[in-house]
Amino acid sequence: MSKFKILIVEDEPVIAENISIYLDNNDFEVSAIAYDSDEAIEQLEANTPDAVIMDINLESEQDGIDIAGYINSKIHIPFLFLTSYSDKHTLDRAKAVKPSGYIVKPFNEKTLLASLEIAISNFASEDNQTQPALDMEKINQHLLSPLTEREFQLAGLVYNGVTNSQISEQHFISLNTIKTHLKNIYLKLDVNTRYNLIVRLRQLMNK
Amino acid sequence: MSKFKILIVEDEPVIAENISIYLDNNDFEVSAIAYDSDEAIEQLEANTPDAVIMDINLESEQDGIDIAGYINSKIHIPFLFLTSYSDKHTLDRAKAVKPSGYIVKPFNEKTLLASLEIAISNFASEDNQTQPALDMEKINQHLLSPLTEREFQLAGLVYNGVTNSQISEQHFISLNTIKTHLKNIYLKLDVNTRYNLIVRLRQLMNK
DNA sequence: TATAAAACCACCCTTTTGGGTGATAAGCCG
DNA sequence: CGGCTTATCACCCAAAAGGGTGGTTTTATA
Repeated sequence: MSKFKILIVEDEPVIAENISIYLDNNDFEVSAIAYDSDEAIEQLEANTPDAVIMDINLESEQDGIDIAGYINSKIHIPFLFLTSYSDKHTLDRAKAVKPSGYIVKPFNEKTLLASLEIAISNFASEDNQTQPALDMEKINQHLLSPLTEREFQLAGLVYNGVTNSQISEQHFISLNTIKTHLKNIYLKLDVNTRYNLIVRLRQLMNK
Repeated sequence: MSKFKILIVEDEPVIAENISIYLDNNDFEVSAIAYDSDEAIEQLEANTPDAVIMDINLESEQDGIDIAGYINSKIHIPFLFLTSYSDKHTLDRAKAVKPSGYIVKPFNEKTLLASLEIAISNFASEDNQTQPALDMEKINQHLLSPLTEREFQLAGLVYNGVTNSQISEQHFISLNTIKTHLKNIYLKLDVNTRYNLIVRLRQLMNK
């Protein structure tokens, strides 16, 4: 299997280099590093990567969220935000463009790899026609009490094998919150372990 | 959904009655109780149940294992053995007829329910064409080091949501043994949790 | 029959999950 | 406005699963 090509968008050369080297050493291929949004868009047009990691805060007038908007409207690939702590307004803007994940600085390198892998595989499985993605309507048809959007989202992550701590890191919510959601999901689906949740979802999707 | 019909084959009326009452109170329907093998076969011919629970040791000349032989050759339903501790020879004979599970006396009632449910659902999923059962050849194609038969069997149980303690009760092997097998399976499949094992098996079956 | 592979089991310790309870904040709606 | 739902989080405890190590017995087979 060939390596996944990753575009890095990061205005701080030291950080960009570090990430690049780390990815190259771990079965990814860094297709390019863009230091501002113009370069990023050039790269996206020239050579579509399999995923993009981008800093939210760039020096240029356009930031990572703007680039995300471009990606969403023009191409079909997953992207993750690389970010230090931000104000609520920025976070809200970031959420609105539906990133596949967030990586919060300072991050450890394993987190980076895991987030990337999860983002790419989830994104791929959403598209994959032979392996039908979870369908919230279809699932809810069979339930007395339907799943909420958030619950469905978390159920989907569990369905794809993501652990609670990975969910926590990717989505900025605490382990406790995830556990609370899962308890509610388990009630609605009538299961009591995460692997039985997976099995049940598989069953419901095959009905 | 209508209830699953269960045939009980047990020569001890007190035990048979207890099981019957408990199943009736828990979303199963006891279609009949047979006190010997002749009655059992009559019932099987008259009114096919969804599953059979039968004592291995019956007073009559034919025992539960003989009935199992009849089931295997004539009809297509899952059956479980109800048994107290037996000699090795009997156990070997029992294993040879491929029961869907064993319930060891004294058993607690929840064990009984769980075993039944698992037996029926696994049996159903083996047949189910829309939801392809696991295929050992297909799985092993993708592995450097193939699963053994036993490992594949355990992987299948995990795939269907069965817990370690349920496996232990159904198959007469210790929790430690199961854990050892699972460790080896995880190595071969390159995962480290049972839910990631499920996800991986799903992926491999969809390739 | 020697040898290797497979199946079985135990102990220890850590990590992850699950279950119960209670609480707060935001948004919706009659 | 007041109640309802949803999403968020905390704390506690118990159960289950995972990782490491080392061992014995069975079975297949060269």
